[in-house]
Amino acid sequence: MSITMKQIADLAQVSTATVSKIINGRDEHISQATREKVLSIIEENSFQPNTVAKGLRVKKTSTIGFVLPDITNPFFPEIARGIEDVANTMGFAVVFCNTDNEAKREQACVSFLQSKMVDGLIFTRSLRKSFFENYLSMNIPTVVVDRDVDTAGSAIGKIYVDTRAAVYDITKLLIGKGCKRIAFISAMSTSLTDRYGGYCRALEESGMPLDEALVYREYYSVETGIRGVETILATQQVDGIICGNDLIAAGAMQAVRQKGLNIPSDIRIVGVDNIYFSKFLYPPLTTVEQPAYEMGMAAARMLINNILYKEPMFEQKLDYKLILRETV
Amino acid sequence: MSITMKQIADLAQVSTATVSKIINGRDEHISQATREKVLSIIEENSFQPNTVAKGLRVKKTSTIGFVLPDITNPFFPEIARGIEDVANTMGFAVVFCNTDNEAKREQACVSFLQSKMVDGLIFTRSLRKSFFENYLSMNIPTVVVDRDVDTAGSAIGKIYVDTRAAVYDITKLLIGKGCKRIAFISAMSTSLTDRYGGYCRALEESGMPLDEALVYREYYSVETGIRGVETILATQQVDGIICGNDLIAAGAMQAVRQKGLNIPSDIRIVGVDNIYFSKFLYPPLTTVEQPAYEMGMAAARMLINNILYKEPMFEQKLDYKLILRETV
DNA sequence: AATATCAAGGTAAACGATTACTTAAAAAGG
DNA sequence: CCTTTTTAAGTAATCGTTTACCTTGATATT
Repeated sequence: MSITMKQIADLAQVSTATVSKIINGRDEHISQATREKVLSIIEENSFQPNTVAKGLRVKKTSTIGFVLPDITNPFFPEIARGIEDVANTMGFAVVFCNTDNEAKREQACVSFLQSKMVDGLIFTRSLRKSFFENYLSMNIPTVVVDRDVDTAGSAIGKIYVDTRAAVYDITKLLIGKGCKRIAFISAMSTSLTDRYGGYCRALEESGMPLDEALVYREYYSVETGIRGVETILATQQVDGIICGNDLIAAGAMQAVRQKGLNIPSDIRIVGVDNIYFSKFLYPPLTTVEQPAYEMGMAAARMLINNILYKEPMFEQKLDYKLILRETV
Repeated sequence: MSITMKQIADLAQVSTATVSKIINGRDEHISQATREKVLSIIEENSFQPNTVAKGLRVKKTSTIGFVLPDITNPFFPEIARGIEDVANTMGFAVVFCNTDNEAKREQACVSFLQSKMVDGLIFTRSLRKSFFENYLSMNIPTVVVDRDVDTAGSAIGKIYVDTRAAVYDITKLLIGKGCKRIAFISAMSTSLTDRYGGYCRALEESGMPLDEALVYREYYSVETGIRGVETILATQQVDGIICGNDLIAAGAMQAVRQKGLNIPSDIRIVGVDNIYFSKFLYPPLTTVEQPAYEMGMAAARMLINNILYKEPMFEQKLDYKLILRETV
């Protein structure tokens, strides 16, 4: 075990109170001589105060919980890194919880994190809206990122980008390129304001019919992309595909190529997220960038500022950016 | 704040000792009536014992620290997920620390984690060997994964795959395909047993000269791949490239294609790791799979079994597997 | 000179659990 | 009926900090 404050105090022949005050800068009533002595003893022994004891006493652990569906999905590590980078510089640790989008796991995560006395929570794409009342009632600072949930008036912060508008933009882009039959492959979502809405609006505005046979919705995964083009192309003629994210796009591209079709001359494809690997797909994927790293940073900053300085939570919309590459 | 054990005890009109015993199964001397009463009150109030208080008291926090270079590198999320999955089922939390391979950050991470009283540490590709004595002297259970360090006789566990042999295999593969001038692009490493050794041995065994002008070593990153082919191809003729990992391979492939060369007819390329995206590169990358998820699981299992049951640490070698795709 | 103020630091009670030790009553043994 | 053992539960110290409040001696004020 490492050295404790009591031992430092004994070595310096002062009380633990004095040591504590010096460490925490509450030292207006400590003489320079004592301060230096204690500090040098701390240095010599490379003493680090035990944060769990401190956490118990002050009821703040300088730890935040990050609950996300799956760190293995390449969109999330960027967010995670953003969170961790600002958390670290602000003296916070972050503990991760993968939920696989399962309600049960999500709840387990949260109560686990709560028992660890985390000072705050960041959710990314977390599941049940109905849980939010619980989370709120626990009274623990919370921010959601990239999650469509109504936080108005609540104590929950929110970081998001308007992916609905982004999808609107890219389907307009495809329409502008002359696409007549545009498919939509994405994850299922009950939300009215999700990406699907952007697709619908763009079609409608251009006087194009919305054809249910052209939409496939399942998960945000490569497999969904593959299954999506397989089921749609089995019966339909298509000259453009909007993918709910780049993972889906990667799957879709593979499946399209497998059918001997060329991208973009036969079918144009676009994704959203701009994950790191999108530029290495073949052809390099046209997509819209969500600033994942910045989202993570913004979320952590908002959360920790709230924890530390009681700064109010708010909603923050980050900008997306069209990344034109070679699939359109 | 959530409800405490004291409050539960008051509600049940027993002492906290009784509640604690019931929760922890040390209840041979508790009557059935009391047990049921307490349990039902716990249930009603969905009481969860505060793990930081418990941690302070028993000096075990059921938390492990995971220190890695960068979660953003697609090799690591898999390991992380493996760790987290077994940790979670065994009741442990895991806190992450990115070091960016900087000695200073690594040390900061470790002392931070130590102050959080983590019960164990998992290092992936961590830096300074000289630190290991420190880590050992802290006397905290540690396992290293995918890290070339001599743990013989120490209390440090180790999970690894013989990437040196893997590189040997793939350069043999390229030689078998008729390659005469094979470049090697990887990260710098001072270790004698690293991937570079496999490359050297394969060349030597086949009677091929080792030409310094064909090797470029920097980082495990896409940029290194790009810079590597740019500097090597500027002066050299090459018909095969061994890449230290798939990230490097992705960069190398891009740079090679940019020069108007075809893969694999002009230059054959192989990587190692088999990250998720390797099969979506163009052409799909031939590589050798490191079972990252399993490595994470194995590491967590060994660590936690040591923490919980004092099971001894050991070395575990996991198998790699050649993934033949279309770049050779 | 008596009192007030201040500097420098100490005391001890928290924080929320766990646990070695004690106690009281009941059951068993003689 | 008295002693011993067992059962059921309680007491209080402890883990390593922080912090409200106290003490002491010195200096300043009137």
